[in-house]
Amino acid sequence: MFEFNIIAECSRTGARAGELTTPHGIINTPVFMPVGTLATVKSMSSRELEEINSQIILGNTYHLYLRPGSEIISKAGGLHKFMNWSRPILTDSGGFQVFSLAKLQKITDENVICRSHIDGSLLIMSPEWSMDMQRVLASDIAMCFDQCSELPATHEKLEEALNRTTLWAERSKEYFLSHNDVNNQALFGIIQGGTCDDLRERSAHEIINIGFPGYAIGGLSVGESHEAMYHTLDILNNIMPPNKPRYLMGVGYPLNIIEGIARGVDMFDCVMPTRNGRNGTLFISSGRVNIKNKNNAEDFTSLDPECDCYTCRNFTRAYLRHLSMCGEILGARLCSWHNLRFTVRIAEQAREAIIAGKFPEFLERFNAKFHDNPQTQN
RNA sequence: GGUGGAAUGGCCGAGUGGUCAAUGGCAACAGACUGUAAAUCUGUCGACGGGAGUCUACCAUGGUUCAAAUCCAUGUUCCACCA
Repeated sequence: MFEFNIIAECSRTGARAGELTTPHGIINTPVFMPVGTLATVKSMSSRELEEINSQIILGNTYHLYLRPGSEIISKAGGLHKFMNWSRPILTDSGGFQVFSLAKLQKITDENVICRSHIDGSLLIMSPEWSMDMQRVLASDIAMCFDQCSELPATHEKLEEALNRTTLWAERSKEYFLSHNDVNNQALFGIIQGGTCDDLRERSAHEIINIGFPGYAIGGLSVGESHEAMYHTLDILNNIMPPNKPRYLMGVGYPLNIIEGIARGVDMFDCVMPTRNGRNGTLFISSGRVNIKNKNNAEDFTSLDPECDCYTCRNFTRAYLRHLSMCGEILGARLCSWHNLRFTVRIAEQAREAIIAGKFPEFLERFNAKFHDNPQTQN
């Protein structure tokens, strides 16, 4: 049921185009996966997600465990049916919440004792708990329960998280193999190690030795510089098995995606398109736009004439600014809609370029056009 | 006509002699956001100056006082109640 085939490779960079077969369909890589933490990509319906060509979306173990809970998801017949999404789903293990909800918990090798961010009630997260929950969610791709460190961090702290991640990867896999539906769900391993070369290498070797159908790079985009991120990707690009999908977790900034693809990454996910969209920062081919800025008040042009999304084809910047200024739901929707399509399309365009043998040119063109500073573009 | 009350920075609204260029909130302006505790958070928000600071400000005018958004007088406008 799971297969990954590389159909084209860039001769000058690490970029590759592939096909990842899952129970709910084939995913063309590179791919950007919108995040749907609570069984919804915030403000977007499944029909709209299909329209922007989302091939796969994420769900979150921790959040769905708290609400609506495993029983209801189970009764619904799994996450696909519950949210009426028929394409592939990847579930995050709850590992990231060990990081993002760090103040609410106590971590040991055995497990994570955590307080619910909703009502403060106690819950215990562990690799086994995560596999159980992801089995109920019935995602196509499950993730190992890991520990993500914030950066900057000391070598010692990173090593501790790395060791625990390896330990938990072993337990995740062992439990997964004996409890989950291995014909309909794949378990990916997660490499940690921050931005320390030696730790990254060690973590990669340890996780790869355990053996998974796909490997994720965790612990990046958590405070390090872009250069440090790229350097770590370069190192991993030389270690990770070429015939397995590689997933850079939590990355969605357009330049990071492009540079990630150039370093052999096949899959990305990020809340950035939706969160930034709701907050008024939009990504377009020339860079970033803060749609709430006054200079958009009387701008009756399209947000991005080069974009094929519903928002850009039908509404003006002035209207988007108006909706965003007023806090209107439609503003959040249209802005998320555009950002999602824009981000999904980056991966699509990269794929086309890789297949056409023109990825380096695409990379160069994108970098030349996309300005980092929101002030510098129109 | 009578009696009582109120007028504060774009708006609402604290403040009742010095610690007040004046709490808050909103609006506005800008920034942040990367496996979602986020339709959130942060900063700025009288003028000039890099800053120390200077100036102009709490309806108007006049006064009391070393010192007034705060006290007094008069006026203006608004509100409530009574006729």
